[in-house]
Amino acid sequence: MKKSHVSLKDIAKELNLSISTVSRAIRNTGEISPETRKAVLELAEKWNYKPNPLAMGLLKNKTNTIGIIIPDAESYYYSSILSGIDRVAAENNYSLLTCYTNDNYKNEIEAIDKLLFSRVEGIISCPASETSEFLYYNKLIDDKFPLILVDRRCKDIKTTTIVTDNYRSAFELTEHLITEGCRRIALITSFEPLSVGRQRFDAYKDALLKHNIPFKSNLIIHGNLNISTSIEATRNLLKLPELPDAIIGNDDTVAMAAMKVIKESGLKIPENIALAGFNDDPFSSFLEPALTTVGQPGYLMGLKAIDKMLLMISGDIAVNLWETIVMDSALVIRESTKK
Amino acid sequence: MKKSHVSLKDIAKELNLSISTVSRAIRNTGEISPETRKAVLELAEKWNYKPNPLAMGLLKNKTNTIGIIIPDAESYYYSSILSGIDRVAAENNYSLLTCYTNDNYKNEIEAIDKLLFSRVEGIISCPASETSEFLYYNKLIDDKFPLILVDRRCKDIKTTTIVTDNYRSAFELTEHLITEGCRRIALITSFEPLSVGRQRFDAYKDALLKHNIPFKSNLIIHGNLNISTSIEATRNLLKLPELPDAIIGNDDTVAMAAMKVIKESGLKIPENIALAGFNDDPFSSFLEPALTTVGQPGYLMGLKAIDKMLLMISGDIAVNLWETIVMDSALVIRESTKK
DNA sequence: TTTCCCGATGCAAAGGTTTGCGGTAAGGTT
DNA sequence: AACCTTACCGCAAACCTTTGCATCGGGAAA
Repeated sequence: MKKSHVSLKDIAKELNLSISTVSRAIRNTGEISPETRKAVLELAEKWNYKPNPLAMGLLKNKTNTIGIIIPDAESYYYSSILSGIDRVAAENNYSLLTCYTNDNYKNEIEAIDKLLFSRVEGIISCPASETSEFLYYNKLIDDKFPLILVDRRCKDIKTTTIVTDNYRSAFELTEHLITEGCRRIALITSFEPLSVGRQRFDAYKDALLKHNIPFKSNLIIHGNLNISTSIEATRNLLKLPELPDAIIGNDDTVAMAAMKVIKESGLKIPENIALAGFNDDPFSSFLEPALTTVGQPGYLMGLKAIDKMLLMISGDIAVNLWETIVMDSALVIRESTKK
Repeated sequence: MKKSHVSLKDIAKELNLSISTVSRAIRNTGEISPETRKAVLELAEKWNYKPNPLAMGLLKNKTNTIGIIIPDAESYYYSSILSGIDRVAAENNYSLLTCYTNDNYKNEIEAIDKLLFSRVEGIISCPASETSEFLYYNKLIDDKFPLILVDRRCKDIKTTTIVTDNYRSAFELTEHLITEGCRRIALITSFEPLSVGRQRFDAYKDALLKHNIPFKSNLIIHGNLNISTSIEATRNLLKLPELPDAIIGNDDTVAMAAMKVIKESGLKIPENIALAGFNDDPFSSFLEPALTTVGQPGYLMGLKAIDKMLLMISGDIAVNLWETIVMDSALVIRESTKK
């Protein structure tokens, strides 16, 4: 591999100058004769000089890199968050170091370690749903290391957090189902001890309570959710002596899987069982019946997160300002819940 | 922010040794008294010493980072490629610097520049469908800079390339439709001047030819494909004086959009119009009717790409070995084409 | 002519690491 | 007693950049 990068030294040698003079000419700092500056600038342009980011990183302890921790690459919601982050980062000449956790706590800890080790200037994390210990995050905060949380609110982690109001949207969704006449509403959700899953679960219960509908624990299924476990979960629900008349999936993929099982069993959606999900994945309006879902503005959340991160890094806002930014989610009512 | 990283200097100072001795003790190189080594190792362990990657990068011109160029974050196919790459990279202690091009040539060039500037050790690229000039890639190859292409084959770029046989799968798909009795097969495809789109188009024509079916150019729609343009494209097809009896979408999202339009117009799938896509997105088996599609092993392609890249970097295979690896795609026949 | 100033430039350290080479003791050899 | 090994260890350069300080010339003031 050829030596492909030009250094200050190369320019200095060519022009018979010292490295420092060249540096000053390029950065336009200090006193330099106009002719020298001109000569340096021209050669730098011609040779396409750019400062070596590794050297700059060493010197300034600044890498122009932000670490991202995210459960997976394939789900639409997280991908759209990542898209938003990436756009602004690229515009501001920041690179992203992305770690995927597969929603696994151990991987998440390793990711934090790896990112710190790589000298990222800040971390934007969507914590795994498994994660219930926040020692590592709190250590970051103690060190005044820029940290922003997205999607999950953890009140034990006192930093800027971008979320949607999962309680409210789940409450609205549940109430919508109740209004449509549903009384035995099942919930297929994750194992989350905190935040998203918990809030949705609480909202679900509170909505039932408000409408004097008894809570039945056998309508709740907690699980490690993917297509096949969702199919299994739905089958189990359909084996219940009294069938549910609605099912809420933790996301649209869960609901999509449930839809298939329900249809295969000969039941009608929404007449026999109403169905809803979360995230408003692009496919959800194309299912039959079109899926009611809660749209979450992933892309905007990403934008907001990277915005705040850049402000923290530049010092324009306090590092790890304790603030929760709640973005609007929207209940998108489609055929799957219109009884 | 506290000083959070331990350096050799810190350890040297604590133990009253020189930096070089500490380095040798840790790297287990050179002659060192057992006691000294033990002391150093213990302190390094206790203080959790890890070499500073920036310093190592400067010194060795090796960053343990690989650059990825990929059209977008949200499509399933590319995400799964990325997933595969990421897994192996993480296992081998490599980081990924990912650039999204939005399928735009200019962004792609900028991405290459940015990645080189960041001193990545190699680049794995899924070229934008727009890209038809390969000057930049060829410059990399001239410089013996490790480059691997995924998804698109460009015979002008002589390096390791991981693809599926788009010609064959498109031929099989077209032939399958013909076997099912289709004679007016429409194709909604991208603007690709080369590779994927071109191969599929050629295969489509050849399959028609083989079965003595006339090629009609008004059944071909080229476009910048997303959901709304696909809807538009399908509407235009349905306005044709003679309706198509099958539609092939460039990917499952296109097909999904087409499905909606067809159904809304009161036509039956597959009876009136058969429908097929590419990629086997998870949702495609959940559509109604379930979508026939060509499954592409994105994850495996990612694995293969990163495998080859690591081999190139380690010197175990020649850098930019000119080799095309064709992975198996699979025609998945579902209801949408069973006449 | 000497002194001083100032504009222009170079030196060197710092950031962290590796590594060839030189140095320094202790111990052995003649 | 003088010399040579040998086993350890430190120095310094290199990678690239920034920046406080030193240097060096020339011109102006005394």
